[in-house]
Amino acid sequence: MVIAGPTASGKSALALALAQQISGVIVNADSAQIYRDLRILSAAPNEAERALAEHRLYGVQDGTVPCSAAEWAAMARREIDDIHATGRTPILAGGTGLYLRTLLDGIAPVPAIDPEVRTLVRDTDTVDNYLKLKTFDPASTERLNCSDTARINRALEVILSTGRTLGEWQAQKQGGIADTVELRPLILLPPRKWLYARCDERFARMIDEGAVAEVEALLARKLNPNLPVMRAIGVREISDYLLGNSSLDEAIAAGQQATRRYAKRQYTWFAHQPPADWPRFREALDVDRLGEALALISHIRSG
RNA sequence: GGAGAGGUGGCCGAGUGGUUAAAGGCAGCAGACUGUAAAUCUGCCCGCGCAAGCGUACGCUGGUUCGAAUCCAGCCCUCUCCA
Repeated sequence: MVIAGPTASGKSALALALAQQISGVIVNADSAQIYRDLRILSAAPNEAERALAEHRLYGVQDGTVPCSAAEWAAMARREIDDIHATGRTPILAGGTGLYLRTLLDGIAPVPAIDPEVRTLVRDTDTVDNYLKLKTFDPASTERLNCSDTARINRALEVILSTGRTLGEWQAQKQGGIADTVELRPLILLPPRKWLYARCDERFARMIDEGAVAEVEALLARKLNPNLPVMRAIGVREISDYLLGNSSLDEAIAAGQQATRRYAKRQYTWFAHQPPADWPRFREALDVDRLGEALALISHIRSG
């Protein structure tokens, strides 16, 4: 089973309800909830929630080690196999579309990038990287916008490290499990107004639950600011407050704003990227309507 | 009551006679997405229209001018300072 949707759309409550109903095991499909440093800021399930159903891949990684889509997919495959082996049902819940896609459809089998190449590329200005990419992999530069830092870096590190272009690698995809499992997906696409209100509430709640202390602890580790944990929503905003560059109210407002923008990006992804036949639940998923959404899951592809 | 400063598109904020439907930012809307994806990037954004275009717009009312957000007059409002 897969439950996906934007942040604050009610995925975890739904996953929990479903897990209890069918005694399933919830598997995290969110790139930030993987890190144990971000329990509060990533809205990972707390003790009470974890007591209600088994959860996997939450807080399993240290912030110093960046995860990737393929690494997550490999971990998720193992968990899914393991859960199946015990006769139970895995319930993937999360909002990282690329992770889910990688797990289900597979991904190009690009080998690990030479760390030196990676460092070199990431320490170089995007304009220079773009020009360099133009000589080694002109096809990519045609496809990419010249200011698309992340993708330019990726394309460049792949050609420099592996000797083949990203396009060549991407001609093949490996590791997808979509064909080997019986999938029952549900995408949550709630009304924008409701979603944004929940984003605001959610960030305010995080502050009440100790998000400031969590960021304080994170800052104390003095990690590389480019690590995923340091770029999670709220880290920068709360850091600004801790460093005296903003008031707490300003930090909260900024965090809420960032949450809303993120939710919009996810909404766009889940509205268009997954297969058209995946059911979409477009209502506000209030607690008393969980059943309505669950019904949507079991009615489809019930083999 | 006196002295200053100012009123610009949802907000902030440039702009001091034409090339200005009016920079830029924010918010909003839409979209892309193959290994750090809670990342990265793109488009739209006064109204109507597919478009050419038309119509409204820079507090209000008049005026100067071929032409005004920009100059002048009066009025209204806001802020700071002095009483």
